[in-house]
Amino acid sequence: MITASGQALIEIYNVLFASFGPQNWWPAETELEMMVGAILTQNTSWNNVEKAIQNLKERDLLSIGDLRDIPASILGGYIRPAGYYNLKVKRLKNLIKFIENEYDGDINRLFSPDTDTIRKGLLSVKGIGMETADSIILYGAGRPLFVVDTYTYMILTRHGLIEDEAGYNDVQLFLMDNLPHDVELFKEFHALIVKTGKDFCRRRPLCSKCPLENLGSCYEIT
DNA sequence: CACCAGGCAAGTA
DNA sequence: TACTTGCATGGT
Repeated sequence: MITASGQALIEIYNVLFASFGPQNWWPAETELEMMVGAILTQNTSWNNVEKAIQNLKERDLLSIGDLRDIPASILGGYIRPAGYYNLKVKRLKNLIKFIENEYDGDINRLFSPDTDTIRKGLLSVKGIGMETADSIILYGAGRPLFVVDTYTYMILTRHGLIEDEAGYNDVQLFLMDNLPHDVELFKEFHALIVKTGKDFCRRRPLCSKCPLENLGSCYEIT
């Protein structure tokens, strides 16, 4: 049973996919690299995160043991291009500590329980909020959970699909209730939303060039 | 030059 | 509960 909202969402997805094609998210070679990137990209452009990841890769530090043992000050130097580096060193260490303490440092074990259990665990880590946790669950663990971000909220409100007052969980529930729980769909949709938001929602003159403009459901920005 | 990026936690009232 | 503020580098 496809709802009217579901049809509207699929329409948006089809337009975005036709316009921009597959975004190939998440760009990471391992699950650990994916999780590290998820923390580093918090309120930070991916371009800056790439530099930080590259620094870690060059030194072969992308393992649980190495990230556990490396002194915070040294790690801070390597991830510095990603910004907030003092904060993010702690967040990375918190995540590593969590995986070691709760899952014996085994990411496969971290990703084994049901989705809700994984989410609760990740959210218990200081520095991992809902978007970061859900990103790890979708792109890392490969579970069908829609990742919500500011652009998701922006696009869905502007097309009249959700209320302005909707919070993270409201938006996520709306998407989960109206779309098939398909991992590849969720991965691609979120990535396309972020690309669209970055390119067209930031400034008003660009909005008229947004491919979603042709749907006719987009509100005018005053 | 100003503005903002693939957020989050802690503080205030 | 509902706002506000600190965190920081690098691209446009």
